[in-house]
Amino acid sequence: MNKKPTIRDVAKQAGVSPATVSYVLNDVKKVSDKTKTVVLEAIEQLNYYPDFTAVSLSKKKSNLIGIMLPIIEDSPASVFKNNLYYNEFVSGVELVARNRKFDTMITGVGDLDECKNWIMKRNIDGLIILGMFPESLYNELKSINIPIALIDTYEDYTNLFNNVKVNDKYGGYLAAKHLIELGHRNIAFVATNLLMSPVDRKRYQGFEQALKEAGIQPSKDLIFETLDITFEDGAKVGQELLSSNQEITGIVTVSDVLAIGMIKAIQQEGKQVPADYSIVGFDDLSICKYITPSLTTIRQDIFEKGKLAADQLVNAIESLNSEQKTIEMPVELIVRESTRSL
Amino acid sequence: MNKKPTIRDVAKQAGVSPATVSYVLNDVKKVSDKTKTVVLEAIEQLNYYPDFTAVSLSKKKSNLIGIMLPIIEDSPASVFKNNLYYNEFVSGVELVARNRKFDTMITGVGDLDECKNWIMKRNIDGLIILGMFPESLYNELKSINIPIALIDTYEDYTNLFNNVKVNDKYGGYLAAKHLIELGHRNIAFVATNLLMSPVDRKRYQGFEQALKEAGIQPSKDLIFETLDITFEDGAKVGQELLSSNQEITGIVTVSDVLAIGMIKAIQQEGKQVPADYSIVGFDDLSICKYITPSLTTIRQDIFEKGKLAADQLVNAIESLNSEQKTIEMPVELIVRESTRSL
DNA sequence: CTGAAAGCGCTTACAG
DNA sequence: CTGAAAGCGCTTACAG
Repeated sequence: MNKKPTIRDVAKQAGVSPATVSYVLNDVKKVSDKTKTVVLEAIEQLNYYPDFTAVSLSKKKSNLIGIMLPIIEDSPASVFKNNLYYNEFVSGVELVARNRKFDTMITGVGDLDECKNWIMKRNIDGLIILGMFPESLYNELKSINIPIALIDTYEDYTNLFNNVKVNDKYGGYLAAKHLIELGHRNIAFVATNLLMSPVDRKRYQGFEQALKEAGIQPSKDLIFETLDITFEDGAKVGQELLSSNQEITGIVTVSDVLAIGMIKAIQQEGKQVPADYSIVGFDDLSICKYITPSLTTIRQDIFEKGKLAADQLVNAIESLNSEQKTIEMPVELIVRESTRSL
Repeated sequence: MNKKPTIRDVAKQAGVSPATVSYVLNDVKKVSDKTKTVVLEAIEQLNYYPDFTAVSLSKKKSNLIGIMLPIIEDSPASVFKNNLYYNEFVSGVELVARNRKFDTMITGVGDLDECKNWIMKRNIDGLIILGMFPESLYNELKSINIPIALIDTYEDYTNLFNNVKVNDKYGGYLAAKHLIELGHRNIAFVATNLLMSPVDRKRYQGFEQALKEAGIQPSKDLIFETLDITFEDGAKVGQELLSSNQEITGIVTVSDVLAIGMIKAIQQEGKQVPADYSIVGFDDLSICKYITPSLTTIRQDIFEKGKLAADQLVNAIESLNSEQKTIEMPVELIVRESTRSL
C-alpha cells in the first residue's frame, strides 16, 4: 500500500468529479443510482477512507467529544489512577459516543490555560467535565460555543450548562436512615473537605435531615474529612476516627473507596465491621460485593451516568438545541454485610 | 466573543503576513525579534489558538495517539468497566502523552473494520493496542504506516511491532515457587482460556517449571479456566474448584480480580483463606492491600507500563525510527496475608 | 528576514 | 443529476 487514496483518486477511478464522490459519501442531493454504484465500487476497490481531519476542517465539525478529568493539584500524575469511579463513567461515555459516530478524547487537567487550549485547538464538538474547577474556568467555557455537560456540580454558575447528577441529598438521607433504623444513634459522617465539595455537602444535608427526623442532634465532632478519595485516605481517616475515642457505632461515607480503606483500618486495630462499627459506602462499585464483609452502600449507576451524559451532549450537538438541562439520577440503598442492627 | 480568530486575523493585527505568523508559531526560520514580539502581542490580544485540525491537515501529523481496548465480543458494552487494569494503563499513557504534547483518543473495538476505519479516518500518529486480536488485523495494521505498540503479546506476527510486556513466565514461576516454599504441593492454576491467551500460557510455563524443579508433577486436573476477568468469574471458578473435591491447598491465579472473586466464594462455602487455601494474585492492584485477607500477589507496574508504551510510541513517531523494540518489565512477589505456610 | 501562492483533503453553494 | 470553483485554517517551498 502506498499513499492513502484521496477523494480525487476515487473520483478518477469512478470517472466522476470529487464533488460527486462527496455527495454519495454524505448521502446528500440526489445522485443517480448508477453513478452511486460506480462510486461505491471505486471506494471499495481503492479501500478508501475519508480523512476526518479534512472533513472536520471544511464542515467545521469534528465529531469529537472530550472528557476532562480532574487531577490532584500537586501530583502531575495520573488521571484515572486509583479511581474506580472514572473508569465506569468514561466507559459509558465511550460506548454511547462510538455508537453515535463520535470519538472520545480524554485529558487530565493541569492548569486552566492548558485546558482551554486543549478544547480550542482540537475543535471539540462537545465537552464533558468531571469534577469541580475554579469559577473562572466556567466563565471562559461559556464563551466557547460548544455544548458542555457538567457532572455532579451544584454551584450556581453551573446552571448555564447541561448537568448530570444523582440525588446526593437523598443518598445521604438513605444511608443515615438505614443506620438509624438499625438502632444507631452515634453516627459519624466521613467526607472529603465539606467546604470544598458541594456534592459531599448535599449528602451531608440529607444525613443531617435523617438525624433530625429521628430526634438526634447532629454534631460537628462526628464529621471526619479526608484529602482525597483513595483507599489510603480511607485507612487514615479510619485510624483518626478510632483514636478520637468518641462513642461511634455507625459510619456514613461518601465513597466506597473510603469505606473500604476504613474497614481495613478498623480491622487492623482489632475491631470488627459490623460488630463494632456499621459502615455505609457510596457508589456501589463492583468490588463492594466481593470484599469481606461485603459493603452496604448507596448505589448510583455510574456507567449509566456516563451514557446519559454522552447522550445529552450528542443531542445538544446535533440539534443545536441550546437549552440547558439537568438530569438527576436516582440512588438506592443496597444492604449487605457491613451494617448490623444494634 | 464572536468567531475564533484565525491566523489571518493575527497577521492583520500584527501587520505581517500569515506566513510570518506561522513562522513564529513554529519557531522556524529566523524571524526578527521585533516582528516576533509584534506577532506574539497580537496573538495575546486576540487570544488566538491555532486550529489543530488545519495544522494536522497541512502538516500531515495529528499529534494524536490512539488506544484500542478490547471489548468482549457479544457484549456491545463497555470498554473499561470492571477492569481495573485498563484504568491504570490508560492513565499512564495519558500522562506521558500530555507531557509530550500529544492528545489521547480511546476506543473500544467492535468489528475489525470499524477499528481500521477508526485509525485511518483520524490520522492518528501512533497506536497502542491492548489485548489480542485476530492475526488478520495485524496484517492490515502493517500496511498502515504508523508506529504501533502492542501490549502483552507473544504471537510471532507480533514481532513486527513495538512491544511492551512483563516477564510473565517469571511471574508464574515466582508465584508457584512461593507456595512451594511454604510447603504446598497440590497447587491449582487459574487462568482464562489457556489456549487463547499467550500471556496466561507463559505464566503457566513458569508455574510448571517451578513445580518440576520441586519434583512435583503438574496435573491437567489442577488447571481451571474462566471466560473473562471479572470478580464474578473469579467467584464462579472458586466454586468450581471447591466442588471438584480435589486435594488443593494452594492456588495461583493470573489476576487479582480473579483471586478476589475466588476468596469470596471460598469464604461463602465456609472455608478460609489462607487457613484452607493459600492464594496468589497477579497485578497488585491498589485494592489488594485493603481487602481481608490482603492479597499476596505478583506485582507489575501497570501505570509504568502505560508510560513506557506511550514514551516508546512517541519516540518512534518523532524519530521516524522504524526499528521495533520490545520492552520487558520486571515482576515482583509481594507477600501479604492470603498465603501461609503449611 | 518576509510574503505570495500553492497545497493538505474535503465540502458546498452555485450554475448548468 | 453533475461539476468547477472557492473555501475551511494552516504550512512550506520558493522567490526576493
